[in-house]
Amino acid sequence: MIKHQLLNKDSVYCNTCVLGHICVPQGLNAQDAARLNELVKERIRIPKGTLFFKAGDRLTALYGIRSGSMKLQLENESGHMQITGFVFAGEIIGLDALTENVHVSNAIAMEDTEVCVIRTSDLTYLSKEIPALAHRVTRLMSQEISRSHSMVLSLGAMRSEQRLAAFLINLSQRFTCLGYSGSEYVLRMSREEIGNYLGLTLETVSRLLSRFAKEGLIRIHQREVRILDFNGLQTLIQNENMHRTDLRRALA
Amino acid sequence: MIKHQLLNKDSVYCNTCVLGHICVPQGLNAQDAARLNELVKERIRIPKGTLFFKAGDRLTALYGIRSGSMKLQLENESGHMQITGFVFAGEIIGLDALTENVHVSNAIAMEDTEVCVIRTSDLTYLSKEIPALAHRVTRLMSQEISRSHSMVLSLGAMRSEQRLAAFLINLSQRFTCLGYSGSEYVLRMSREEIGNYLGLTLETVSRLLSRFAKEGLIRIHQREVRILDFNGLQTLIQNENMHRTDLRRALA
DNA sequence: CGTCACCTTGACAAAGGTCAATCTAGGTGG
DNA sequence: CCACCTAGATTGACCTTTGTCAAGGTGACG
Repeated sequence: MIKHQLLNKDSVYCNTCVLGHICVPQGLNAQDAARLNELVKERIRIPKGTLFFKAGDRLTALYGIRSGSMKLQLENESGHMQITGFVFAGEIIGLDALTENVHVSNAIAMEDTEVCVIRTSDLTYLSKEIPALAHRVTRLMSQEISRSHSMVLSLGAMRSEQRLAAFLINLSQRFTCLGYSGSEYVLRMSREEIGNYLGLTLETVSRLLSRFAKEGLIRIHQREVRILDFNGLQTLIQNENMHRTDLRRALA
Repeated sequence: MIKHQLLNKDSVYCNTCVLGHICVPQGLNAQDAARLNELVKERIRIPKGTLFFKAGDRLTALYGIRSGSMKLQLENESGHMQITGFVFAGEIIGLDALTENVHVSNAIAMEDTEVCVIRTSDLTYLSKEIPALAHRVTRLMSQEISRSHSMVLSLGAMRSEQRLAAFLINLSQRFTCLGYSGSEYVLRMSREEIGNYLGLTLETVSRLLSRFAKEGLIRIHQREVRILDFNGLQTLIQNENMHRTDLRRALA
């Protein structure tokens, strides 16, 4: 099921990879980027639905998504699974555990997925040789903190419709970055997964999507989304009567 | 108001600091820890209520809380302030911005607070000399990611009473680490701040605290908390009928 | 002793969760 | 190729949790 494959001389390497502008090479000069070819010696194919690693597993590598998508989920003491993120091509997973060397979350493929293996031993070694790489890794961790913070902001401060609108726009931006259409895309995850991620039930997600469609903000058919009114969604996130104590204070 | 003070030979340095087991020196051997004395050359006193740094400020240093406490808050596009964390003695702030060199959140003193200044330039230099220090910093970032993830878990998966119970227990654990009582402590923050942090209103927080008191789980008088039934709180977090779709699935 | 910031409590409203009954599309076996 | 099956999505009716608004209460401090 999970297939490992070593790279050979005909393979695509980091310095020629189309994802270079997003993935590890981002921000490195051509010379440094060329040396990254030593970093990835192997790729892994993960079929849809496979648990790729789970919390508690020893971390031996970071993984760059080459194609496909995965979800990351955390389990709490009482057994609830909370999806903490969806990752697409060009994004790196495993950073959260980089220092303890133990994964903190589960990673599950949402579709057939291929990842590039970046062994931590190679990473440590190369980071010493290429300061820019060490810096890049710290930046990736920093980004992960920001991403996580904005998730807290979203869950703590936004109402359901705002969270979902923000989610759709976020996907749009990420797909655009990857060179796909930002206004028309296919959701890789179920309503239940979206709901779990956003702290909502699948019914609420479904109702909101229907409502957005009725209001002309989007068109939706199953998992195919077309964003009709970008500004409308944006306005929804920002203006729509603020949540909780804000209004009172804003008027004071 | 904000007072800087340089350390002199009589000052407490990192290797003799009572917070060594929590703060930067944690996990370093005695020899390396001794070298940390070069790291902190200055402390800053911040009066209660002062905005110490704000999002967008250039980051020139990390700060270790020596005494007092601060809150970290993020502002979103529509102006909502979301508290993303409370920090106490021994904890480090500024990590989220380490690579972009720009703070992403505001830091405000909740009481008179003293922080140790760790200039990033010194940190970079010393990290090269002491690999264990570089590792320690990465680990601190890793911890920040985990902390943030558990916040997402809490906001996304727990109901209000569970969040508040978890909050009280978390504070208890942190105070215990600091050598204070874990069963009796003073909240440094208002009901509104707690509510904001947990994604609730101040009224809900107040009501829940009253309810916990009525149920004999805690005693509360203003900001003085005494935890009477640790297990009761723990049980509340774990068992109390799970949230959302979980039950259905658990039975299936 | 008055003021102010903060907290508590009640009555009510709204958001969102729960349960249940379809609906739909894609996949499978006859 | 069709009929059936199943997982996922939709929708409605209803109920719980939590937010909103408003009216006091409490304690610290000048």
